[in-house]
Amino acid sequence: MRQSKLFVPTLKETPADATVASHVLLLRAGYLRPLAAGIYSYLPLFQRVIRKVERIIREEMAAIGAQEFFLPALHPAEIWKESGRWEVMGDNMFRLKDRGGRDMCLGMTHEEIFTAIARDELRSYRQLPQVWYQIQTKFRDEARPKSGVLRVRQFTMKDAYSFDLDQPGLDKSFEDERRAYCRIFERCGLSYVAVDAHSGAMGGSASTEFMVRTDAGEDDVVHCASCGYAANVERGESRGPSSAAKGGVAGPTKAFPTPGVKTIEDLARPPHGKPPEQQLKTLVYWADGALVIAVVRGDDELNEAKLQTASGAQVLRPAHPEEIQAALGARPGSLGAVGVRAGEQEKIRRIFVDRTLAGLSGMVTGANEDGFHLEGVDVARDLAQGTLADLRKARAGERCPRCEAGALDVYKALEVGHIFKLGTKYSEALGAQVLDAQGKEIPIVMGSYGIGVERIAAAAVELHHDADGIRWPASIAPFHLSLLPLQQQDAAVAQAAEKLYEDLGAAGIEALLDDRDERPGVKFKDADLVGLPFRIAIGKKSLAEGKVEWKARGDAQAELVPLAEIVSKAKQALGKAGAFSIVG
RNA sequence: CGGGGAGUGGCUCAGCCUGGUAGAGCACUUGGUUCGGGACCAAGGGGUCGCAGGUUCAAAUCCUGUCUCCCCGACCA
Repeated sequence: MRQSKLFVPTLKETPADATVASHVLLLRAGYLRPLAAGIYSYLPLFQRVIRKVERIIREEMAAIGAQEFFLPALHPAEIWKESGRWEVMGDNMFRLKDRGGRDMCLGMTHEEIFTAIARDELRSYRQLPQVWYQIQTKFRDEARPKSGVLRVRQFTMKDAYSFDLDQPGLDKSFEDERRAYCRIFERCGLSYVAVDAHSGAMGGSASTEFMVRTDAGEDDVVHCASCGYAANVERGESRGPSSAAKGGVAGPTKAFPTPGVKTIEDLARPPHGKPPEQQLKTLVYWADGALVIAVVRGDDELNEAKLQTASGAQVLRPAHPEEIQAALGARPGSLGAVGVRAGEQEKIRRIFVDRTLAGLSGMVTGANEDGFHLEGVDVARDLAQGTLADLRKARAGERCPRCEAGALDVYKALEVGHIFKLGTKYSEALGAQVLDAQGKEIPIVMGSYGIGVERIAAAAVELHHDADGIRWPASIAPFHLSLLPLQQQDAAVAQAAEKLYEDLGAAGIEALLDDRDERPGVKFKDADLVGLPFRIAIGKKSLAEGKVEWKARGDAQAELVPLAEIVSKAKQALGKAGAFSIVG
């Protein structure tokens, strides 16, 4: 491609409202332009990157026998109502009505649609397993789009679905997919970690997320360097707080006045002086229409995902102050679970107590009367109606739940892929069944596997860039190398560049020929910004000696290479860098 | 949804407090000189100051409302 014909609107200055590296650089280097919050136009360079990522994905999907579909983005409400997710998805779903007033939505994911096809078409166990996928635009009305293309409202996803007869079949499909994901991320130049994850609104029994470590990410990963244990903090466990709980003196519970005390910190200060480790934090949640209580230690944070798992709730949110007041008779700040009855007929459905609290006594908690707290609380005695569960958020420095030695590290990461063992949740909801070998009708066992295409590209930029611009992995760079005639007006230079451009093309190398009549400095700057993995510069001085300059994007020094050898050198370097497709 | 910030030429921003006919740098056009790390000189083109009301002789500037964007949080396969 000739740069004079390619639309690459580079920016000298950093756009004011971009903060993360990938956002800044993709805008500056002429890959992206915003249309609205979380909605971007992909300019020619970005489109090429996306195509390359998709190609790698297609190759790896083909390698595990997956078949590509293309499904509608516009869905009728009925199918989402069948699975129950018309409600579950809430405000995150873009909804609209057609001219006849029928409810429609834009697809956020495609379990329902693929499952409907399976239901309508799959009849026999002989047709299984099937692995179906598509690469489609997804729509999610994110509450807060941010960080350029990292969190958006319209994006491209590869989503695959497996249909198996039984659990062992699903296990195999899941493992195939997991390995394909590893190859995809490796080929795209991403270092990543596969972690245990929370399944959230997807449901299902197990899920693994693929995370790229970067401060631009929005998830926290709990990781043990000793044994490799890794989990999303939503799921992450630990052997408990590093500071021991400070139980007070055992004895009967006793109320004491605490006027004005609203927080754990208030109660820790004089005149009360109850350290957070000795306090019980009581939180009330609304879970599928009922209220539940979660109790964690005063210095711990409740992990909502864990509460969701423990309670089995589909929809979970903090209860409103009015709801809390009506149920417990006090406002947040003076809440406690002691003496609260739980059950189907009660105002509180269930009480969950973090398992690290088991056996503690002499604790302090709210008295369910504004301005009063209780001391001398014995968890086993006074919270016996509660269910012990892992509820607390694991923290850095705590001991690894899996190995004896390790201490946990917590870091920011970006989710680039997520694979789920769905089981029969969707096949049962939508009635997707087949006859097994005994002629019995059984629900299909499903898995679902997603990859964010733009996120792969953006993650690559987050991981590979410097002060001058992007440093694309060769496999997904929009072109293989920049070809820079430094003096476009010099006939010898221009001709040599043209000849080399043709030779490179004939060798299967994608060169971006900067044939613009620009000064060398401009070409160097733009080339660094755009970030192709290699650069060939043709200057008149070295050309007179029959040489051109070769440089990898990250190298400090260029190397002079005889013109006759440059094509084979380029081919070799690109091959080594993984620029060429396996099947290509 | 809560908190904070910002909307002035394509981009980055000044002007607003203290109202008086809209500016700079970059980018763009033309001519000239340049030509190995975002050149220089000269001459140009381009802006309903987000939008709608209001106050005033007069509003980018003051007031009210509203929209949009960004950041933090809540939320989120």
